[in-house]
Amino acid sequence: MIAQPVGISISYMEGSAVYIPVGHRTGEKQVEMEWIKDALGPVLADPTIRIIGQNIKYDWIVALRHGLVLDGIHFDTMIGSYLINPSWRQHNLDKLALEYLRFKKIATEQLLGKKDPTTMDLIPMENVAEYATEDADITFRLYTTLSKELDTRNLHKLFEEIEMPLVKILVDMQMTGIRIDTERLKALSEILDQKIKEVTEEIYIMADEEFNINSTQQLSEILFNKLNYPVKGIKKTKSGYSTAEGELRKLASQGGLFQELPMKILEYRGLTKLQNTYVLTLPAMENPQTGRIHSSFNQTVTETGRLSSSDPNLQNIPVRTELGREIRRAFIPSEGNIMVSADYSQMELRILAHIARDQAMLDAFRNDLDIHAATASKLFNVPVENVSPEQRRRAKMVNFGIDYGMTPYGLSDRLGISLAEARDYINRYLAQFSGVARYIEDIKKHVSREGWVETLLGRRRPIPLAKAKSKFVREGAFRQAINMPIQGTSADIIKIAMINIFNNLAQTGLKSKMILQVHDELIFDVPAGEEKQVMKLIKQEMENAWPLDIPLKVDVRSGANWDEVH
DNA sequence: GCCGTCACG
DNA sequence: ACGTACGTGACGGCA
Repeated sequence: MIAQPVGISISYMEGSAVYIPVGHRTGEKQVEMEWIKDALGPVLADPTIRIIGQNIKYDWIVALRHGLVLDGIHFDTMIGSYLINPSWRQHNLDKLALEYLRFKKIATEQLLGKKDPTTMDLIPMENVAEYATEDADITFRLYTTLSKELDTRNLHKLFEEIEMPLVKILVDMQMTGIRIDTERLKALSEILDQKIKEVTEEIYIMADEEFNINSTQQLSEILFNKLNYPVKGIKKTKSGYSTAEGELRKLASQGGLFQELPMKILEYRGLTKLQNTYVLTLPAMENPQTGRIHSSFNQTVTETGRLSSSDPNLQNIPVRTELGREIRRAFIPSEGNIMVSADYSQMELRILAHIARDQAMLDAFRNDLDIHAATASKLFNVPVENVSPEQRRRAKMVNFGIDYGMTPYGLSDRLGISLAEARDYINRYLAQFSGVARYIEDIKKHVSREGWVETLLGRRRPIPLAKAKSKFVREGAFRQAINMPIQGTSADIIKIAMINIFNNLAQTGLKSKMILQVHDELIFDVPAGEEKQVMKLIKQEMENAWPLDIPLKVDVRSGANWDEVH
């Protein structure tokens, strides 16, 4: 493996490890990068020499930056550990060594110092070498242990055929990055600044004083103590009454004098959220070398098997409001290219229909019906063509709610209906969709007995709290258990599609690049001449990634920015 | 470092 | 009496 930029450590089959210093600054003799590349390059590029590493994506990117090509990537201990224990918050080498090998590694802190840590290249070579070779040695030992464990748990197929092949794709996506229109964001930030100033002034006047609107404490004090907004029906947080959007809307719905201030607060929040989280931040994250944004796609974070994105998170770019979509318009393809987006239509509901073998739901999807309208039709006992927009909206809430293990309380809160009415909706739903009702009961029984659930492809999530004494805790665990096989299977399938698309693009020699994944959507940067062919290829691979009892449907669009194609 | 809030699927 | 729809990451406030 390639450790820090300062050096390279390699572990051999015999269990010994060597450390090769590169760019070390203590004046001790060191090896030139060019020599390393000549000596190691052929080894790393040889597909018959299997490479084992911890967090290979990181090392792979470092290697590629130095012009080193890697092939024969065989086993990532971080990913192995994640498949075995997806609920662990960390899968760093220290943790893995301790948990799987009962071995306490030399703490990085001890080497670099706790306060004002120095950098690796300034530590005496002897000490760095001991630390670095330990890394390589431990990684190799972990490989042996984890490999057996994956076998025992029947996770080897998922590991070898999905997670390991995916590493290369995430490396490619991260390194490619995405282009943004900085000018557009600059202009937007000035508009937002102006609006924020105006709204701030208006809020101060309505509150009859200046205060920090960002402070929920101060805001709550103003609303509920000074201005005597009614607290009845307002949720509490640990520190006081909640000022979350739903609660502010309840206040505003009282009408009259109570209406304006909460709505202004929400407007303020919307504006500052966009400004601080996206508009000001994204241009600052542009890489000066590439002129693009390089987010991290994390493979060992979520408990369901989804990817996550960070630094910056590109999986939560606004889309629901017009102003939010203004930000999306700043995500653009490379010069001369077009953007292509492909998203699975109703993916999780289709997977639920398949897993639950629910005849009514399967029929609806086989006939390519509007699933929310179809649900409304059954729920409210009206012909599909007579479903009102409000009925459809409610049915949509119920559909998603079912996916999440919804309770009557949650539904009544979200739909603003009585508890009794919410109970009635859920009962009617479960009577109409008996397969789903059976699935929910089966999952509860299963997780109560086994303490885990799994996806269609065998990805497992331990849910030990399903056996908890407290009913409250147990029911929380049940909701996770109901949702995981659905969300997780969706994650498995899109990962397969990503691998197949990547390989297909490579084989056909196309220059198009996959640049983002947003759970059920893939975004591509496409040379104009490849548009037609690539769109067809993407749709084909996504719809056929994994066969279900009903078709998976994918919508593909091309355009000049992310908003246009979404 | 935790909390409340809110952006996304 | 209480309060709960699943999964994330980032920001500002506050201790």
